[in-house]
Amino acid sequence: MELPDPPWRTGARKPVRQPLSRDKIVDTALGLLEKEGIEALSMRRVAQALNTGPASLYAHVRNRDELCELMFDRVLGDVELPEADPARWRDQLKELCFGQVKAMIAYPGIAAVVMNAMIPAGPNALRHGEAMLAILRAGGLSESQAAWAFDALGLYGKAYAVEVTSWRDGSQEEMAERARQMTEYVRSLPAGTFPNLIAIGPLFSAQTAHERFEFAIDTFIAGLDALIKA
Amino acid sequence: MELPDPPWRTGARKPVRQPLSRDKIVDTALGLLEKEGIEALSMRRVAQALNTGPASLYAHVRNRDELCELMFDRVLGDVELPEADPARWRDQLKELCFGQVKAMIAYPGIAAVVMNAMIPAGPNALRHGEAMLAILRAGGLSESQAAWAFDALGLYGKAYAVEVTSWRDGSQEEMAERARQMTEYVRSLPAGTFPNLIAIGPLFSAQTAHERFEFAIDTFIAGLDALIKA
DNA sequence: TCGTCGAGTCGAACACCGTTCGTTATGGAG
DNA sequence: CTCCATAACGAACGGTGTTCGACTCGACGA
Repeated sequence: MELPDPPWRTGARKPVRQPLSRDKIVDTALGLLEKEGIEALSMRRVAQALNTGPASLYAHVRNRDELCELMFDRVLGDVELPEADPARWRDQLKELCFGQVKAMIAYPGIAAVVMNAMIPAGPNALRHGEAMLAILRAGGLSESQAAWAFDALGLYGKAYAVEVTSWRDGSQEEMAERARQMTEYVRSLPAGTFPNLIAIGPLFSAQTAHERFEFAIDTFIAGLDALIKA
Repeated sequence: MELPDPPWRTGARKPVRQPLSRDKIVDTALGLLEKEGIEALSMRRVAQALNTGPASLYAHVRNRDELCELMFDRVLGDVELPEADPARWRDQLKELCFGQVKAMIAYPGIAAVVMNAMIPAGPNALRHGEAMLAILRAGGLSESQAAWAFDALGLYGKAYAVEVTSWRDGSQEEMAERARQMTEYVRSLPAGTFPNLIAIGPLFSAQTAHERFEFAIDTFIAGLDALIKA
């Protein structure tokens, strides 16, 4: 006959320590970001998802910023990098920009987080830098021109990803409401106060996002072209 | 002969409640931002600077985000807006972009904060929007072209302001160290791994910031030009 | 085999955050 | 003078990133 467990026995031993790893942490954090957005990206939430405490993460990542950088670099790894071809530099540049932005958009908030980070310096970030510079150089830009173009495209791409992501996520209703109020307000002013804003207001929506991005990249490439031909 | 105050006397009465106002809060917050940067921009710090508690701020601003928006709009008020002139649209556009960025740079962190905000909709933001659109339209762009150009320039300007600000503030040593490590790392790799990164690495510094910005704006304007002539 | 060491895991606690709730104070209107 | 609405305020809530110190575990050397 089995006796019931005596009360001084504390029950099942705590399960064996779960070994963590940097990859595991990054994976988990990216999963959270993808599913729940930037608000879910706290050390506690990540740790919780890994069935541990936030302090455990610090054995593998220096701090939250480093976690974000690692995540960003992982995200960049999803992008295919073209081999620079002088005959196709325009398309390749465009392709690369589109790829970067697409990858960022897949993870709401990553662009915003990385915007404030240090120079991206992970392996994939370096590859991206090299690939873009190679394309720009293949197109005939000087070293400094390529460097500045690289900087501008990177900045704009991230900013655009931030914008698109904010149009898309949970605050969409809020943004629509703000847009509506703005329209109302602007229209309520004396005629002729903001005629251009009134005219273009309806053009801005999540549906025109890609068009905006493409326009910007095409325009910039046209400008680089003019530079090369001068 | 004056007697010392007896211990049951509690000293000076608590000063009369200080009336706050939205302007006062915004002024104080901007002062903090200018002097100490984004880390100082908490409701508690602002309230402290006003000799009150954070709860008092909520009678005047809805939340921290609204405070940031109000601050941004104030900052935009520092910029002179040109009256669109078709003969000078290029210079005017440049001038406006420069003005916006200059204003943002004066307040470390404002660009980053506003990057994540809703559509800027304060009075000055609206004036800016109208002014830029008017210039773009004066240059001969269609409505949608002007709208997209406006969007791109706004995004890039903010992103650039974030970049410049981060090169400038307290984390400068950190960034220099990161750049140094990167250079070291990249050079340590087999020759030919990242030749372009190695070549352009030394070009990036706080000293070349304005050049980068000017290049980007000039290039974009050249692209718009090509569009108009087509 | 045993003991030591270094690295990883973990809980508690620190210092901070934005915001809400309920109370108090104040000024203006009747 | 009284009442009411609004602003100011303290306490507290629920959260954040991070550190500190204790504990665990596996590898290595004696």
